[in-house]
Amino acid sequence: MPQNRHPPGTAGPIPRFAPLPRQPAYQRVSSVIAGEILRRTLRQGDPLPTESELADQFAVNRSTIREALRRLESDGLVARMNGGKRLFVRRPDQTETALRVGQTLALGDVTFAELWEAMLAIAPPTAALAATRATPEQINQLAGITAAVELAQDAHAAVAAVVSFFDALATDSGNPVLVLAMQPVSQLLAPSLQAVIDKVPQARERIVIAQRAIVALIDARDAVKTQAWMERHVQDFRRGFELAGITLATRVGNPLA
Amino acid sequence: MPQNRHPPGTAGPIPRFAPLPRQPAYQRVSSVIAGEILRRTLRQGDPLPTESELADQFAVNRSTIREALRRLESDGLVARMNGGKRLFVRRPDQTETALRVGQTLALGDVTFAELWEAMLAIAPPTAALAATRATPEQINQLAGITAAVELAQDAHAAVAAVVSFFDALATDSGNPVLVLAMQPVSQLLAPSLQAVIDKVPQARERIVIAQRAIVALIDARDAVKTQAWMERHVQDFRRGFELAGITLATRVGNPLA
DNA sequence: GGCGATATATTGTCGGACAATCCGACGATT
DNA sequence: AATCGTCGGATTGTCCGACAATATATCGCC
Repeated sequence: MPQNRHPPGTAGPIPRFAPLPRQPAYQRVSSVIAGEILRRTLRQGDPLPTESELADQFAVNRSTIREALRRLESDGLVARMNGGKRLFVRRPDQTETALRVGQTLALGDVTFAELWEAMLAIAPPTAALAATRATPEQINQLAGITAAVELAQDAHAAVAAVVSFFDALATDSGNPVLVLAMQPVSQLLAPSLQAVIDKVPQARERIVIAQRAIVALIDARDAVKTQAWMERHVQDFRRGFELAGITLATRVGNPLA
Repeated sequence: MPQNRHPPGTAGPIPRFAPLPRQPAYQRVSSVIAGEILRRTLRQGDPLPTESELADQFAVNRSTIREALRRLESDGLVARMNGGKRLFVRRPDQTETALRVGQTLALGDVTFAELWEAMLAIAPPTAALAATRATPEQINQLAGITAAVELAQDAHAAVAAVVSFFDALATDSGNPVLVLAMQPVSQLLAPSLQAVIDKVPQARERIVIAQRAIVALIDARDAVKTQAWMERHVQDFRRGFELAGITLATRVGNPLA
């Protein structure tokens, strides 16, 4: 048995020579089209040529084209209109990528402790930025979300509101990179948060108080205090986890399930 | 022309009813297989049945199976061994997702200012965590990377080393979430960093000094000072950008190009 | 012009075919 | 015994042609 083979993703012995790239046609086709989309030669909303046209242009069979298209489809670079037939060029947005990231994290057996830690690292500076940049409308929206947390009928709705608070905060920071960093974390944290709210009676009240304080500080444009309060707030989550008896080493489940 | 149609990705009017999901076979096939992989019925490293076997089992044509496979391939859920022919089950790792994230960020026209800002938010707490957790070997590695920055022949190699410093730091934080947050940022920052090193003579020296200081503080297990130094370090980057005449509003290019 | 019926184009799926090449086994050689 | 060459079967990559379903365009009609 040849022993230089190893499943991809597992580290193997140092390769002396790179395998020479003999890509199949469907890969080259999809690469070319993806390139055109990325460098905007094909623009968002443009209809893709039909499969037959593509087959003619690339001088390959339609089956080969179709395999390439599945790949682009899966990358989110092309998609269909509502119930349409033809494919259109598309550019994946942050929310979608955030979902992907969350999925990967879940697959990688991330623990709640790690998620919480990341939240503790990212949320405070993000809140600080939001304090310097949020528009009055955005601040109003944050207040509205806080009210939604307070008034939500069930724990599920409350948790959804809390998650959207963090997402809105990231958006208000005006930094798409931070949005992309925060969204998956808050999404994945949601189930454990729900457990906390279910089991710890005063949890929701504490969250509302913290959010109100944070919104007030953002409204006052006090970045430093906003950051400090947010840090305390996230620290508080940890206490909530402990009170709810959630083991921090628990691995988050698959968000799709 | 029907006006309820809109390119996917752009918000349209609120859909009254979800279109009933009459998915094509290749989608259902890939969904089923993906599900098995996610819920671990198919495990990492398992060989996938051959295309013909799958075609028999799902009672569809081999072409249909192949389209489903392209999709899974693109999702990173299956891949080939080194130069092999058959497909094996795989679970996408962080580095790969990080690339994807970076790509999305680049697509979304993120500016250097935003990247830098995210770096400023994330790197310091990450470094602080690394200070509490890095093993002696990891600290040695950080020192080695710093030496590589100093001794690198050309700017390109130096930049690669700097990027790997940040990545290693994220790894040493022991938190995969932070790795996923840092990697795309440092990757995308690389080209502008290269410009800085090219145009500002003392830039590399300053980076080396900062890295040495940070490594020393990590070695001393001083999380607070590590965080402070890292913050200064990232601030310094901004000054480098300005000295190099890089407009911070510049949009990062495509990382693939 | 707007509208419905019809014709056309396009996709989804099938069956079969064949070359290239990877895999495993079987000997031959040192 | 371990390595190497050879060979046959299995598997993938690609092609061709076909057809049903249906989205899209055309045309005639009010």
